[in-house]
Amino acid sequence: MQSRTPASRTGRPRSAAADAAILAATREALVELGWSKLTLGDVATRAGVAKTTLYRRWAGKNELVVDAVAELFDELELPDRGTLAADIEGVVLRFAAILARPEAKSGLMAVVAESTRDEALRERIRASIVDRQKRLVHTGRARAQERGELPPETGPEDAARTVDLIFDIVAGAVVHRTLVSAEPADEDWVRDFTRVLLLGLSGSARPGM
Amino acid sequence: MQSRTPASRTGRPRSAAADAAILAATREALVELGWSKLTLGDVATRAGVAKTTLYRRWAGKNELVVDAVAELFDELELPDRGTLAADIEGVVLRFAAILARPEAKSGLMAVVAESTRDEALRERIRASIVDRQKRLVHTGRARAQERGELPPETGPEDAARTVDLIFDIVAGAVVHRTLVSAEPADEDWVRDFTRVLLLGLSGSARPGM
Amino acid sequence: MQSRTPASRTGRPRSAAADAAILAATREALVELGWSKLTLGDVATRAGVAKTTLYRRWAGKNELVVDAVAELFDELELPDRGTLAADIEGVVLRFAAILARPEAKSGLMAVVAESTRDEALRERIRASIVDRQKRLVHTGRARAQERGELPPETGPEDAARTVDLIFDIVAGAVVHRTLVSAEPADEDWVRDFTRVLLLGLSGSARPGM
Amino acid sequence: MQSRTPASRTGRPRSAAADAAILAATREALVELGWSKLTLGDVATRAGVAKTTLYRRWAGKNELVVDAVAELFDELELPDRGTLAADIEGVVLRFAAILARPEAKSGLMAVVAESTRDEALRERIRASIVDRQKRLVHTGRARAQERGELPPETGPEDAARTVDLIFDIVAGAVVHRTLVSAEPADEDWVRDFTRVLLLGLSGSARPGM
DNA sequence: GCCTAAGCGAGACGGTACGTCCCGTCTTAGT
DNA sequence: ACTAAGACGGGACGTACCGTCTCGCTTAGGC
Repeated sequence: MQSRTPASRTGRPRSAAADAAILAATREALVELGWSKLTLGDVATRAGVAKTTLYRRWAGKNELVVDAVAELFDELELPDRGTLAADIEGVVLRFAAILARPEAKSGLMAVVAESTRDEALRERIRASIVDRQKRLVHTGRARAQERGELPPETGPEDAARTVDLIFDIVAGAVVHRTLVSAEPADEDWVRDFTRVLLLGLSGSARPGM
Repeated sequence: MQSRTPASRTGRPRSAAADAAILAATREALVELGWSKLTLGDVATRAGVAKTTLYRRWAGKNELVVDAVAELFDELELPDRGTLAADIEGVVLRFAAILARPEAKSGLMAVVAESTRDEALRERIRASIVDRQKRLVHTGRARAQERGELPPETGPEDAARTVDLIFDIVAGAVVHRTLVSAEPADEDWVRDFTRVLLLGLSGSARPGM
Repeated sequence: MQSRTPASRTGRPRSAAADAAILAATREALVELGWSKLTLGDVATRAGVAKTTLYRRWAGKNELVVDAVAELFDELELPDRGTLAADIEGVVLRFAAILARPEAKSGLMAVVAESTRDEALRERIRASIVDRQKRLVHTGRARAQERGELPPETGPEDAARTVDLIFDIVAGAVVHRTLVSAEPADEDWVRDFTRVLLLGLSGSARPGM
Repeated sequence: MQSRTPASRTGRPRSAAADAAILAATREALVELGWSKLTLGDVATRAGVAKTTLYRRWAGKNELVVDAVAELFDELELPDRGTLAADIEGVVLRFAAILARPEAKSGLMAVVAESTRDEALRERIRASIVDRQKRLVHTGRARAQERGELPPETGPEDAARTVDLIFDIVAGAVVHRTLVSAEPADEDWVRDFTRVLLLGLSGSARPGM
């Protein structure tokens, strides 16, 4: 995910173990130090690796942390609890649980902040994290449409637009609740939130929404 | 806003002009350099002020940027456009417009990220930015209740809970749209978003919600 | 000694007590901190005086320390022990004793070092310290001539030249012994030194020397 | 001379050129600015070296200047002019000439002053400067004894004591003449001084002195 | 099995910013 | 006019990391 160099034929190959060690060390350092006090020299030391090895594989702190955090979200799944409401509550709770971990909190918002001035970084975040998780919304919608809880697709454009809106609302609300309001996104809150969201979506005048 | 020292009786008083110059210089530097390349030495130079003067008033970059960004949001107002939907669309658009400014983009998420490991900073953000703007939600609800668009209060606890939820949804969605999705929160998006939000709130089983 | 301002007629007169307090505080700070860590702000605090008061009277650290150290040497006297040798041993021991005090050690060499690039400071040192103590050599020579231990003067020029040479030898040797060799200029050493000095002077081919 | 670290096996070795450049830059800065206005940042810049490189090798200004000045004295030699008197005059003149150079004047007394409160610095001065030059006294005495101008050694203890005394007298007198009296230690002065010194030594009651 | 090119650890390198300390000046109010 | 208090613009400090470089050593693949 991180190494873009096309892997030359000759010479000593890069150690695969180093990659994993570095990413793990990065998360460990995020937990202990937070984003701003995390230094690449320290990560290298924790990983038992020279700084040069680290720089050979990642361009800098931003890219490294994106990759380290992205792995956290790969464990997200959409549970099948029988109803759309329950499915949403389930996945939102899991999302909130990941976001409550200090390595996610510390790292994620920081790279998003950095990405406001770095198009390539923004793209990397989108590719590694955002778009990878949008599958959850797609799956959820499809499953709900099968169950008849949501009307079928009206067109690819509208669908994409709606998915994006939902994603912004869901991810945004959980992030805001967790990081800004600094209150736990617990079962009660998720139930309230899901009620508003589903109600807002189901009765929409816009078809398919 | 920044200086908590009780202003001693004796000695040369602190220059009021310096405060304004420093905050303006901070926003200027945020625009030009972004959060991570902003340095306090540079801000001091831009403000025509010594570094010591800056450090005498703010504990560090985080606190300074919170204050500098907070001023941006003070211009937010709730327009009276006749209906709740129109009011919300108006204020969300204005909020989005502020958030689209580079000094807000660059600075806001960064201090939120920092605040995940700094309780005092989180409190400062809440006091200077979040709670100050929650008045908009209160005003909007009151106005809508006068108009009969929303049922009257059922109790102070429920009301606070609902305000918080609304704030998390609104602020979260706009921020996510703007910074993570990196798409403009323009009139079309705001209209879609407002429809979902109002629908979700109006028909709620929870009274007053 | 320190204040050169001609004392204007009108307004509140300067506190005389402040001068003494400042010089005493300077010596105290020299003992505790040494020259390089002595700061004028600290001296002012120790003296219970504002920084402005201090700067109104002395141009800077150098001048202040010269005055503070000069007072130490004013207690030097030439004892009358009956013979030139005994007189010299006596005064050299007293000189060594003063130089052994930390406030003298720390301060004196430092201002001498500074004076290598500051003509006015060199002049101040000469006036406040060196020339004031040269009287001891003159007195000793005169006394020895009365006793017939040294031949009478041959001329003012030669005399001055000889006094200067003696002063350089005596002061130089004691300072070097104390500060560079960092050995005590005790009775044994002074006896050896005096023997060499007197022998060198008494039998000189140059008359009067 | 400055670096005591035993030179680790691994990693990039320290640049030898940097050492020389730094010491030369230090002397240059001493000439232009003098001790008190010399800054390590400026020295680093002049040497075309980063501040960290400088701090990696020297603990601070004091140690750096000792090394920079010590090199000046390494060129000192004892000329063989046939007689003890002429030898002494020759070496004292050369010593005076070095001491007259602004980089020596500025630096030497300052580090001596600092050394009054810093045992390690005093030791460094002794090792780098004083003891290295004491060889001149030893050589001179040996040569004079060969010639029969001085009686042979009586014992190692007495010899050391005498060498120390001579060194304190010679170095002290020249330094005092140059820095405190601020008069040149020229041929006339050196002739007078040497006469007194030799006379004082030759006829001593203490054998070997 | 040997060659060789890349990878590796270590750590020095030129730099930048940090946050602190002190400088010497100034602006208050109070004596 | 003096004082104490303390903020001011400024400069250097010594430290921490940055990202690059230069070492000598390791290691696997292609010959």
